[in-house]
Amino acid sequence: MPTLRRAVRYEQKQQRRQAILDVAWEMAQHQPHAAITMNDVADRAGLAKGTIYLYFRTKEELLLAVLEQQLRAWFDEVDVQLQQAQDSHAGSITHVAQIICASLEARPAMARLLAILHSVLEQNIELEAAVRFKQMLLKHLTRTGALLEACLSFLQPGQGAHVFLQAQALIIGLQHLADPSPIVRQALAEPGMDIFEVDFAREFATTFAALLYGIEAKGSNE
Amino acid sequence: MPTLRRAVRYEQKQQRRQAILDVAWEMAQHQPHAAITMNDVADRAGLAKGTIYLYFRTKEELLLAVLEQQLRAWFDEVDVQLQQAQDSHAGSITHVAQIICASLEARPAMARLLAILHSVLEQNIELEAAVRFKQMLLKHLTRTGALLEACLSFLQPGQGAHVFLQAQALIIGLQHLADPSPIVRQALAEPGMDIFEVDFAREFATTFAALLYGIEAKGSNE
Amino acid sequence: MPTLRRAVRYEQKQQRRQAILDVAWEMAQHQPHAAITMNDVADRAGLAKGTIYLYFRTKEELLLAVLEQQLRAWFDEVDVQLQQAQDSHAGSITHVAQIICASLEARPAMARLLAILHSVLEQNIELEAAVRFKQMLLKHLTRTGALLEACLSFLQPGQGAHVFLQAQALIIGLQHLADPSPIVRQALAEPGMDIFEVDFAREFATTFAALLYGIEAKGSNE
Amino acid sequence: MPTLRRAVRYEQKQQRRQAILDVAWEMAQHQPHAAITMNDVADRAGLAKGTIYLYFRTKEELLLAVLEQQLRAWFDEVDVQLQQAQDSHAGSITHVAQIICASLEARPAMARLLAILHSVLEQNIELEAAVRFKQMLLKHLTRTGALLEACLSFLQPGQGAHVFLQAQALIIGLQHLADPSPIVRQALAEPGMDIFEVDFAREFATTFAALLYGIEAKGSNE
DNA sequence: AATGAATGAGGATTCATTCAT
DNA sequence: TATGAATGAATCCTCATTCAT
Repeated sequence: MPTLRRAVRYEQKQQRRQAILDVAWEMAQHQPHAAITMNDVADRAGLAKGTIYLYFRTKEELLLAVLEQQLRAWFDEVDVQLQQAQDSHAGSITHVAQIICASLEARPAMARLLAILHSVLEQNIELEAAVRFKQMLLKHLTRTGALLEACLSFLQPGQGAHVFLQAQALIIGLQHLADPSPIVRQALAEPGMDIFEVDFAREFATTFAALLYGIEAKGSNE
Repeated sequence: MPTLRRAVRYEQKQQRRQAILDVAWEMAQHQPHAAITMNDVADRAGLAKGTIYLYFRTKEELLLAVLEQQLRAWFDEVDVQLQQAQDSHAGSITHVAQIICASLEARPAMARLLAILHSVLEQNIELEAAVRFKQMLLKHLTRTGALLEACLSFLQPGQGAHVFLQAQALIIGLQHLADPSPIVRQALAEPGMDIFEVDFAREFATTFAALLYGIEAKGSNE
Repeated sequence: MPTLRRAVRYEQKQQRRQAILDVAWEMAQHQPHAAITMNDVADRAGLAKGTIYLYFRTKEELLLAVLEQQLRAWFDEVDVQLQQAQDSHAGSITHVAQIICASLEARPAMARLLAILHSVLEQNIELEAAVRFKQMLLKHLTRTGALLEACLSFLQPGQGAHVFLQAQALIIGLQHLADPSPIVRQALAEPGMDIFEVDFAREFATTFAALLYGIEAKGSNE
Repeated sequence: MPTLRRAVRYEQKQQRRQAILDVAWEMAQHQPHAAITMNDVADRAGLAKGTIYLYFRTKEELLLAVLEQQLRAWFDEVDVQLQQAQDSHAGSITHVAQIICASLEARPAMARLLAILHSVLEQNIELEAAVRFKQMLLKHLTRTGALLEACLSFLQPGQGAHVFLQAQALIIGLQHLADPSPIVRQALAEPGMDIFEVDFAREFATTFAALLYGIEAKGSNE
């Protein structure tokens, strides 16, 4: 329930906005996005349906904002870890892969949102929201990419961001493979199907490390 | 349009089934799956709505069957190419990556279907259809994986299929990145956003090749 | 047609709800329930389809509410009549049967709804609606049953409600017999079939009276 | 599975028709009529869907024929019992009511079919089937009615059939009351709702007996 | 700013029945 | 007579979004 009756000042409005985001994030962690209704979000936030729309233009913008917040936190954490890795001269490929992998493993719901970013969250939004999100992504991609370059000396200037984008593709693809529908999960219980049972974190670590080794070996990624 | 009035014999039924698949595939090439309605499929196939359901239990099973057919053709083509590459001792990493990349580039709609395989096509289907699809995938993964191993001598026995699964994840992820919504495309037109403009085929070739180099360099993928 | 644009206050909402009920009742009087579509109800009420569902969860709940309203009015009328009969010491069995019969005769559509109460109206409803309806019925059964006992001195305490339930069974059964399908009506035109031509009101009066005489004669109904 | 490939002779056709009826009756005993599909009937009879339609014009005619057969058997049994009752001078009202009640209790599925006779089974049939059914009913009503008159001396000539029709109405109505939907059953679990928990057989015996006592007491039923 | 009543598009699916073979 | 492929009508309900209050 909101503490304030009317959010008049900017700060109050931000608080309310955050309260809505918190509720949506809470829900996103426990159910697929299709099961999340704006009605539920409003109810759980102690607000009226229409009020949600004062803060987010569409359901997709709301969930995109949720993902944005999670991504920010994720990037920040990765940044700290990469910084530490660099300081301690522990910037090996495996270590870097482990850092990213571990941070992802701690955020399964974020990976799930990321997996529907293009097919759902970016579908029913305004230009403004799209630009904002992409600029956020760009900023972090650049910053974290730079840190990556600092950790992995074989990366050329500017290549870090690109590698991170490749990582993003990997996350999305592996998340899809690792999260089958109930009926498919059942099908995969048949003998011989083991290959399809993908452990997201493990697979990501392996594959991303291999990718980095490849870049290192070949000297270029273009 | 169906050539036969009543599909009585098995062969005729297969023809009709194929006719429906053709229509659906045609539509899948020109519009997003959400825009495809069973009504339209029936109309374009010159059949009644109920008739479609005689051959496919749900819309998802129909589209899954479409994808299955495309994947079969794709795997077969890749197999032929890999075979040739192997025969001609041209089995370098770059060459292999090029083969797969080129075959994908010729099938944009297939890649688009693959990108929604887990989130859509595998959602409203019967166990039987799921098993059938996964077994098809398994068969081709195994066969093409073996050919891959023959081409790339650094791959260990059984690793080929796994590499192909990694390729699948890459395809899905990159397809998502490369196929933004109209509004996002507009956002990406802003200066500085170039990094997000992903050319699917080019990016796949680069990344997949890097992945293979990494596997080669590191000796293992586990 | 609704007189109010937006039903904000409780009273306004009740008015709107009533407007919908009125439309549904109007339709129920002129066509079988299967011919009533929610689309039609909405159109005739000058509302959008979704608005109907704001007031009634399913088509069955809507029609159940219609029946509920009719039953209330019916019970109320019967109560008044029984009261009068009792006051005027005219509480003979025939008189009581006549009262109920006449009130039913004035409500053919209600009897028709009552005849599908169990097979249709109570099938696709929520527990809440079921409880509400049954409690309404219980209340009236008790009240009217008590009046019946006052009119017919041979009834034991508490027997009135039970007798009314027997009357309900009779109404349902006779309504079925008296309302044949067109084709059956045609069949009954053949000579010798006269026995099947049931005049609902007349038959109810006769049979219900007989039932009461039997209870009077035997002293008990258990 | 049918023993004969092609039913050519009249006798063979009757056998096949009976086989279908048996299957339908079997199904009617275990599931509500809406759950019975012609597909299932055909499958279980080892016949093709179309073949069913060679013997019964519609689903309703099939189920009507099932009911007809059951009614025949029921009337026959009741006839035997009434005959015995008459012979043994045991033709009291209670005894007669018990006979009919017991025979009904042994046929719950028949009572269920009877309850939907007018609302369903007689709705989508041809004139011929309607006439045939009603004539069957008339014949038995007359015969059993006569036996009833023999048992219950207070009945006037011709009144027996009419009493049986009243019994039919009672059966239909009480069957509806006694067979609530799952959700209503749940609602009736609440305290105070006991009055609605109708035991079909018991209630029928009581009410029918009361009806007969009333007729006896009043001397007439018209 | 907040409310919540009103909107209405939107489409898959079943199954009794027919009829070509 | 038997088959089973083909038909197609028929409609409920959800839920994101809007906008009057």
